[in-house]
Amino acid sequence: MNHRRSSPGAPGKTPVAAASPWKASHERQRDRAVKRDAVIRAAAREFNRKGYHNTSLDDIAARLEVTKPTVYYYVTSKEQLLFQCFVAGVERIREAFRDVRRLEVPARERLNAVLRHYGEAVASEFGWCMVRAEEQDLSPAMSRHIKALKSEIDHGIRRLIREGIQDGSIHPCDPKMTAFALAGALNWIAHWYREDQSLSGAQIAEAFVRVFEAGLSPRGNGALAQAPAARPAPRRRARRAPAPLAR
Amino acid sequence: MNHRRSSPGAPGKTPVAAASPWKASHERQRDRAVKRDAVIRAAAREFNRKGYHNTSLDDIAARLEVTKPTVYYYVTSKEQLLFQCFVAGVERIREAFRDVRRLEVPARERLNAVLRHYGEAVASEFGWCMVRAEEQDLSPAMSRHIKALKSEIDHGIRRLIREGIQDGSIHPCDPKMTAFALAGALNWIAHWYREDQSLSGAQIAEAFVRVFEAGLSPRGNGALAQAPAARPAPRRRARRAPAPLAR
DNA sequence: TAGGATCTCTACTTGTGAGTATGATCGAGC
DNA sequence: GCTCGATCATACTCACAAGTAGAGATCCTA
Repeated sequence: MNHRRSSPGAPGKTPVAAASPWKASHERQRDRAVKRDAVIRAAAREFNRKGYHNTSLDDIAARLEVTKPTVYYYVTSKEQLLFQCFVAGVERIREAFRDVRRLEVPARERLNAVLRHYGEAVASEFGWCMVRAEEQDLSPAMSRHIKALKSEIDHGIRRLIREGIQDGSIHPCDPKMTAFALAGALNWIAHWYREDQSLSGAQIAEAFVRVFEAGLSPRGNGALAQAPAARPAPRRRARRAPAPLAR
Repeated sequence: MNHRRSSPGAPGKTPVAAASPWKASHERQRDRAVKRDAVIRAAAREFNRKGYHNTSLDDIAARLEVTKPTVYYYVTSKEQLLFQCFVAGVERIREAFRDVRRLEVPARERLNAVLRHYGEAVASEFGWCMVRAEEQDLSPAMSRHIKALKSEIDHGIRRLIREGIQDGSIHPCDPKMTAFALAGALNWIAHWYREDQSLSGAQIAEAFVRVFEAGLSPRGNGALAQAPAARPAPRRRARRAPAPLAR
């Protein structure tokens, strides 16, 4: 069992003419915040390892070497735990947007800067929660909150893309689809990063930015992408492939 | 209780030279397969709507207007249901690889063809299961199986990228990271497609392929991407942004 | 029409995990 | 020493959902 250190026998007394009971109170509050954060962090790690539904609060408590009621002393529900993890992850990305607003460079470079931070956030310990938190697992209120945050980020990316098209730093494209593609690629990091940590989050983000920038088509040597005749003849296959499941 | 499907040797009791006990038997089996597929399809739809863990077999049964034991008559477990949904989705993508092998066009175009089918598969009713089936929810055996299938697809994409680099149809890049970026963007469709069906799967896939091909950098007019001086000065920020959770 | 195979139901068992009631323990202040 | 608030544990409740037992219904072949 785990115990409060310090012997009962008591060292001593109350040193110091209690200059401030507030001091102690602040100390306490700080301790509490630290512990609460530890709970949230432990939850994030367990969710990351086993998924939300396969993680019980007993698991989280065990990981912290305390018991379930102790966990409940710091958070009100499992749901809230997931929510907090989500917010912790997403906050980094919002911050990236705030930072970038001050840069006076073409929009594409601001976008790249955001994407780098985005990638790092997704590869962080809260990445899984941020990316995979399912709205269905949360109360309507929390779900709305999460959706709003996600939407804010999505529209932030779209805005940067539009600005880039305007200032000429980004190739003309559909901002909505492009934003989905970028965010999707980055979000997906959370799925495989756990198993393959050969690169840091920053390195992955950097590699992705390079891919996004350059595209697949070779440059320069005249082979200008879309030679229409070369297209693989879309192969109309009635929209639905003959699935293994009979219709 | 797994049922004697077709009992291979099990002759015995039904010698019956009669002209067509087989006929009926085949009819039956076909009916059974149809019903089983309906179960799997209904499961996919419910998983898609509410997530795996928030869907009970009673829900699925209700959706089919039968009862839970009836569902269990066609599948052995909930886990198997998820697995089957996954396989149904992924099979389409494998098929796309097989098809494409026959095309005699540059690798980039074969890759694009695969990506289009990939996108359509992810936007299909099995997309969610294919993409979000978590290994932790499945038995080790099934989990291994799924991993193998995913890996097969991943390496198929990487191979096409390598071939494209060799035949000059794809800009030199890191095949692994590029494959992750492409697959991630497409996989992510499953997350938002449910809510925003303004485009068909094929249209989305097409739009994504365009994004991947062209990249973000403007083309042609001299602004050749990576003017090194233009880079946003990586902003070393100690690798980890000050998170809302105290460390 | 009997008899067996197929299919579906009602009614259960069982395990698990979220959340809680209650009280013990500790440090600090009077 | 006593109290009070903060912290944590033991031991529960309770709901839900996976999976099962076993009987009834239905169809096919003889």
